[in-house]
Amino acid sequence: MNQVSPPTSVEQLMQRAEGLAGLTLAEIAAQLSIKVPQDLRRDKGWVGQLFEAALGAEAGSKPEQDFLHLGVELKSIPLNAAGLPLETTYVCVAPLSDVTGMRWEQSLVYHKLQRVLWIPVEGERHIPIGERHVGMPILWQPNAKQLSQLQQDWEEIMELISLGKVSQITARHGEVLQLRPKAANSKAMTTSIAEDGSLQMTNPRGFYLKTQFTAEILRNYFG
DNA sequence: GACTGATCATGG
DNA sequence: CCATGATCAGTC
Repeated sequence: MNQVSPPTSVEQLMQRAEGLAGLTLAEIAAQLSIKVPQDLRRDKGWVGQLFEAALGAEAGSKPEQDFLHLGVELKSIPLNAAGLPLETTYVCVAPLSDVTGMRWEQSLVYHKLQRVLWIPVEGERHIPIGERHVGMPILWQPNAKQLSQLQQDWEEIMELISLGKVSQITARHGEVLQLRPKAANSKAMTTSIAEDGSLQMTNPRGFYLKTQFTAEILRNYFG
């Protein structure tokens, strides 16, 4: 497959991203000699990985921004015909133990969302994967209000975790940020804080951005 | 139709 | 197991 070198500047990254706009996923995949799956049931991260390859993101699963040297995180965002997000957006795993003294400014959520390159893509299931079109990219930085909403939700959720109430947290907690299972399946287990302060085993969780929040981000750019 | 809990693939 | 990339799919 054709290798794309890491972008050396944000401007170069944006030019590459803008070059994808209007193309179909099949066209992008062909340039990289990547095979297009029939559906995403067994390839849920395929679109995101295609964009990583097309833009020169480093492969790997480090808990960092995709373009660490540029301070940019890459996210694909599936939209319906009305231009609204079809799915929540995964941000990162949530720490469920060793959370004492953790502050918002040092959290993984804060760092990953410092600057995000959103790439919209048609996501309705009736459209074959290869025929889905890519939209214009958005380089987003949270404004003061968004930052405050994120911090408030993060602090509320982290407090519940620190109090050993992780099992009581549902996706309804949080206005813009939610905590949900993030694992291979419901049998996966990790260590979390119990109500008596000891440690217990729980299903791993991740932070996700709610669709209304990402819809607002898109609206601020596209009207 | 939206939402929440569950799930799939891959690499270290 | 953990972390990346996310979407699936049953229920509300």
